[in-house]
Amino acid sequence: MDKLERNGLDAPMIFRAALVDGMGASVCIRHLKAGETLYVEGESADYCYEIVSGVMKEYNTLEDGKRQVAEFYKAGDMFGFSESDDQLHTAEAITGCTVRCYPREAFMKTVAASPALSASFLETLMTRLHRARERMVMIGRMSAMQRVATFLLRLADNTDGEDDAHLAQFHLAMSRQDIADHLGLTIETVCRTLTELKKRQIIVMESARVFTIADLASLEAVAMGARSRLH
Amino acid sequence: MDKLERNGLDAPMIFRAALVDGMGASVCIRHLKAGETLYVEGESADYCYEIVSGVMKEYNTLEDGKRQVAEFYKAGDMFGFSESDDQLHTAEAITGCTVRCYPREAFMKTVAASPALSASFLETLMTRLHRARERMVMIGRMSAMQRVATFLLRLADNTDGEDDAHLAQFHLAMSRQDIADHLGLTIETVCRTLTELKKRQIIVMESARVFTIADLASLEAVAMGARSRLH
DNA sequence: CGCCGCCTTGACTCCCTTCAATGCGAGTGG
DNA sequence: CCACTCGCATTGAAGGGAGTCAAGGCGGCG
Repeated sequence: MDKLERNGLDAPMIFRAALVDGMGASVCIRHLKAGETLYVEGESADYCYEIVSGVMKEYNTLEDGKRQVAEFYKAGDMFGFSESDDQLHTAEAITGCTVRCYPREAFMKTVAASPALSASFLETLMTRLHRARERMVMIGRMSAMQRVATFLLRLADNTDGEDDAHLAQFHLAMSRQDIADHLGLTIETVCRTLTELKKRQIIVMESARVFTIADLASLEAVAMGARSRLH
Repeated sequence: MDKLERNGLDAPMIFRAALVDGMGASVCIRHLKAGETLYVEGESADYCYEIVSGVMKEYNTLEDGKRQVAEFYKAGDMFGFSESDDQLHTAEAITGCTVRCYPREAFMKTVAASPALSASFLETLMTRLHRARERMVMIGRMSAMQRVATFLLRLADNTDGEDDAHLAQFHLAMSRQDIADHLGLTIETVCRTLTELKKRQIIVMESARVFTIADLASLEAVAMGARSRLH
């Protein structure tokens, strides 16, 4: 699966070249400040997007104000497709972001017209679907500790460039609230869980947003269910 | 969204015609008894499937035996696509089933070669993705009562043919365990929740698998969060 | 310095799980 | 026909894990 994520849209060199080729001047660039929304649930879905730099989150809000963060996106990720004519989620910049915007109609036509693009796009969607289902398992069937451990491991996998991922330092772009909303937990539970992992010396926290995985094996064991409780 | 589900693969007349056209004799039919598996997580993914009759479930199993049912499929639904060469889920017949099998390679080629098929297939995948995310919200952010109510409403929507859905009788193909594994709950909680809905006269249960929605408005209110607790 | 947003920690509550027993309908064989 | 069994569904009691409410702590910035 890791390999697959490096194909498709998530390693978008070839894909983007073909797209820009097919769509030319209609592609434009937008800059967003942290906290700014790119689109809001319900509004007309006129563009598909690709992140050039920065980190964004895509989420839904319930009537009672609870949020569920569907996915975090980083440089190279494409998103904003919808089978509906309206956006079904809200996309918001976590850090300052630069985003490439593809007019949706043209984007879809360009993709449909090219078998190679189609195949690539299909693969991306299937990967997203698979990830969404993994998250369903995580939220539906794992303890808070397992969820947080899995989240950290996933983060380590996705942080490219480091050779020894388990010794690398990570910087969390997202807040505790974002993590909580992503994992189906409360902010307090996320905090307590991180504190417990710190106590067990499985992670080291240089600051609230910077940490290191000190004991990868233990973190994996916790993610699988070993000693996965807070007290 | 209802309308969209009636296009794409979920109303597969045109789609299937084009597919069979392109793939001809390589399509075959399988019959499954209740409880039989069509494919198992990890095995080679050689086919995509379309249900002719019956109900199936697609699920994942965790190390500790917990299951998460990703989706239920009924006549007309297509499934079994995977971006990997292996199956990522297990598919099992709930009732006796008849299934049409499309060789995966040929299926993907046929789809990629036709812009119309591509567009239709993309739409299906996006719909699935959207549903998966809705379920994430449900599992991550709703009470047991809300989840069950939402599940029943969704079931009512999908039961086609009835004019007055809120007065129609439903037959549940799946067991309480299946429902629990779908909603991220235990079988006991599902039972208690149904009992409570029965007590409140929101639903009527003719038998364990047959019931009627007696008070659609209240069920919707419960799904939205009103009086969504067991005691 | 003091405000403000984010993070952390504590105490208590409660919804859901866990464990355990019972009910119930269908199929089977004596 | 009835006794028996087996899987599924239901109900009860008890406990725990995460939520809720509330009070600081910490760092950045005007």
